[in-house]
Order: sequence, then C-alpha cells, then structure tokens
Amino acid sequence: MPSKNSTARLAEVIFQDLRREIIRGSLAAGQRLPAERLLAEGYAANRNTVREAIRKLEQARLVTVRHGQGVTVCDFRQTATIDILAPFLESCLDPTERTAVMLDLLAARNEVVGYAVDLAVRRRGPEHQARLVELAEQLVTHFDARDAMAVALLTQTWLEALIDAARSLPMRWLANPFLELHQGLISRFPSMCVLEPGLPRYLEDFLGALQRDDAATCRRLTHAYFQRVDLLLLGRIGSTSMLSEHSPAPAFRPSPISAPKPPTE
Amino acid sequence: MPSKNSTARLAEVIFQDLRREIIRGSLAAGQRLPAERLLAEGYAANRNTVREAIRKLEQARLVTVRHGQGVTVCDFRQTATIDILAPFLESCLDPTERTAVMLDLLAARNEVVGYAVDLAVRRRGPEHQARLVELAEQLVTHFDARDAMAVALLTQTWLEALIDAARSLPMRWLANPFLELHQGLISRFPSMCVLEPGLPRYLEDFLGALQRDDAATCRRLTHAYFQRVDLLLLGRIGSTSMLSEHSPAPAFRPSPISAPKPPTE
DNA sequence: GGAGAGAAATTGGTTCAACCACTTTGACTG
DNA sequence: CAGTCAAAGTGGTTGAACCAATTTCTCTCC
Repeated sequence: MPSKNSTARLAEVIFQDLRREIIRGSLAAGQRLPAERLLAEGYAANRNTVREAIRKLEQARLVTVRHGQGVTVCDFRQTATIDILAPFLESCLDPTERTAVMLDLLAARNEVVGYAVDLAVRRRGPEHQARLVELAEQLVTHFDARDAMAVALLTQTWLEALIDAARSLPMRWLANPFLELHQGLISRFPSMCVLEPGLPRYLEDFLGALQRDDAATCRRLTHAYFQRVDLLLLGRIGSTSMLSEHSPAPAFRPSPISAPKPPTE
Repeated sequence: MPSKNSTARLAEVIFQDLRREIIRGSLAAGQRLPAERLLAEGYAANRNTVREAIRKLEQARLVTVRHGQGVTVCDFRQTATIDILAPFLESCLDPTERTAVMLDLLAARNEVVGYAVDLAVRRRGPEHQARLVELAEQLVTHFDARDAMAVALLTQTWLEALIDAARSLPMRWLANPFLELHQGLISRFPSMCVLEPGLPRYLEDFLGALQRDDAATCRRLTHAYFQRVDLLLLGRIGSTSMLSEHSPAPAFRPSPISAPKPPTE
C-alpha cells in the first residue's frame, strides 16, 4: 500500500480536521468556531492558511461566516449536500447512524441509477450503445476470470457509460458524488469488490431489453442487480470491521471556547 | 428591489467571476488559469485573496490545483456536482443548453421528490404527519386567496416537510441543492410563482392516501402535481425573458494566456 | 550530437505583520 | 434611564518575503 502523501497541504489538513470535528459533533451546530487568530495558533499555522480552510468549509456549507461576528457551525445534517457522504462515513462515530446512512445511501444510489438507466435507454446514441456492449463483454471476461477488482472497476465504468448515455447534465452532476464515493470505497476497501453470480445474466438481459428500447425492463433489471450486489456488500460490512477506520485524534482541540449561545439568526 | 449588497467580499466576487468564466467556456476545460500573481494583478487584489477564491473553486470541483504546476480548469460538465445548477442557469450563454438543463433539472427534481415521498410515507412519524396536515391547510388557505407567492413559499416548506418525514440523511443532502435552487428562483423571479388549479385536490388526495399508507399513490399524485406545475412554469419561461439575466462583463480577461495544451494527467 | 546533470525560472504553499471594516459590548454622558 | 460613542473582538485585505514542487533550459561530459 502506498504510504500517505507526505506533502499534504496544511490548509487541506486543517479543512479536513475541522470537517471531522463538525461531523463528530465536537464542533456542534450553532456553536462558534474559535477566532481565526486562535485557530491559527492552535494549528501552529498562519491565519491566511486557516482562512483557506474556512473557505472550503464555507463552500461545503458546513459553516457560515459573517464579517465582524465570526464563523458559526451549520447543522450539516440539514444544510450539507451529498458531497458530505464520504467524509461522513469516514468520520461518523456512531455505528448505528453510519449503518443507517449506508443503507439509505445505497437505496438512493439505486434510485438515481434507475433514473439514469431510464434516460439512457431513451436518449442513447449508437456510440453509447456500442460502448455499453463493449463494456459488457469486458465485464463478462473478467467475471469469468473471477477478477473481482477488475469487475468492480468496470462496473464503475459501466455506470459512467450509462450516465453518459443519459445525456443529462443534471443527471451527471447528481450522480458524480455517488460515483466518487464508490471509487473511493473500492480503492480503499478492496474487499468490497464482490462477484454477484447474476452479473452475466443481467448484462445479457439488459442489452436485450436495450435493443427493444424497453426502458422499464432495463431499469428493473439494473435495480435488481445492484440490490443483489448491495446485499452482498452489506453482508461483508456486517462481518468485517470495514468502515470503522477511525482517524487519529485531531490536532486541534477547541478547548478554551466554552460553547456560546447560538447566535441570533 | 434592494440594491446589490455593496459589501460583497472581494474573494467571493473573484470566485463567482472565475466560476462564470468557466461555465461560459472563456476558461476552457484543460486550460490553465493565469498564475496566482497574475490573477491578483488582474483583479487588483492581493494574492491571498485570490487564493481564497481558488480554494472555493477547488472545493466546487471546478479546478484542480497542483503545487508547482498551476491551476487547471476542470470540465465542469463532467466533474461538477448538482451545486453548479444555480450558477449554471445564471451564467450559461447558450439558451438551447440552458433550456435543456432546465427541463432535465425539473424531471430530476420530480424523480427525487418522488423518492422522498415514497420514503416519507413509509417512515413518517406522527409529528411529520401533523406537520403535513398543517401545511396543507395553510396552502389551501393561501390558494383560495390567490396568493401565488405565499403558495410558492409554502410549497417549498411542504417539500422540506416531506424530506424531513423521509428521515434519510442522504435524501436530505440530495434534495438540498434543489430546494436551494427553488428558493433562489422564486425569490428572484416572483413571476415563477404559479397557482396550479389542482393543488387543493392534490393535497386532499395525498393526505387521504397518506392515511392509508399508500406510498405508491402518494408518489404518483405528487409526481403528477409537480409535472403540471412545471408545465405552467415552462409556459411562462417560454413567454418571458426569464433566466436571461446576463451578468456584466467580467473584471478579468484571461487575455495574455494562450490556451496551453492539456496537462498530462 | 546526444544524454544527463544541474541551474534557473515558474508556480503554488506558507508565513509574518499590519491595517481596514463590521459587529458587539459596555462605559460614559446627558 | 436612554442615547451615544469609544473600545474590543472578529473577519477582510494587503504587501512582502520565503519555502517547495515542477518545469524549462543550459551546460557539461561522453
């Protein structure tokens, strides 16, 4: 395994650290972040560096910044976007909530994929169809070779091809966080790569329905296949310690700040 | 109409300006941004201020930054997330593409809402149900009073209540960009507030189906209602100059930079 | 002349110190 | 006691300087 990139940018480290504190609740919603000068001191960093981290927190809708008043933590459960998924699964300390989010995430993913398939079948061009046929062949090849990792990576490509075929920018933008999360999970947890026995059958039936422009069947088949995959995944998650990689203690403790009353909105 | 906020933060202005340039294609995918020092000079700003803007672009997945190499523009059509929707509709210069995205957006919104309804019916608690009943009453009241703006705002609240009732964090995170966009549109374009004649009937039928735990019917009713609303909206968009508010010329012109070849990935 | 080493230039990353602008606080004045 | 205004605290911006990664180019050596 390649060692962690030793040249991590300090601003990025601070951003991720504060984000983790927010997700874990150490920095609770409504609470004020320590002043930039204090944060800089706490991280042994310069104020400008801290400010870059705060800009990223702001863009991720995890804090709101008001001139003269300070930086207040948002309730990320209410305000965040789907981008928060990966760091949430990484940092969340409550295994119950993490599992619940994982279940809901998989269901939502399947819903989005289902809609993408629907669009893809109706809007695809010849080049998209050729791409899907090509990917299906490669998938079956690696499936027969029992190469779970290759199948997982190609499944990622398969999903991207479906989204390309859907020719919908909002669809792509909606799906990107899911694809990114999927990518991150299979690269960090290779054991998440499963071989679902029904894969060749799914691909065959899918392409058949695709030829008939049968969007409903394509959607149903895809939904069913990924549900079976998710069942396998959940079985592994239940039996391993996956998703329980806890990050080390934060470099900064917001100790000298007694939780102030939520600011007047 | 209140004048534009005069105390806009410079870093935020630069961020939005560069974002607009990226969306419009003046800063094309693969191209390199001018060096931070040049950007600072172009905006008559300090380099640290420019860097804060670049951090936001990076967080929005519109650029990638590499030490020693520069800032390269991403293909936002491929890499962005649904957060880009509002600025895209604001800044996109191609009316054809803007309309296409608008149509796809509404369809995707209805798909997401449909899924939220499905979850909401199955997971709701008494407090959520009471909230929906209360909102339905208020909606009918304002509908009878022909108060289109109030109906639009309450519809927003209605959607949020449905998402709350779904009790799914990923669902909430998925829906937030849509809700935010909706909020921004109705506040900036009050003419987008329509009174769909079938609203009272929809609410009545919805609550009836809710009582019977009939998720499928609730989903179908909601989907149908919002499709009718969208039809009205699209009629207005077609007949007015809505969504054609072009921002002023950018403060910065990436003139001295001849498009370099895409960097080796 | 070509390959390789190394210096120089370019670019982002970080630091320091200072000052401006907005908000809140609280003491002072009437 | 109310209003005013100074002070404190906080984010916003600036300028200069230096560090670090990468690219580019030149020079040396074979």
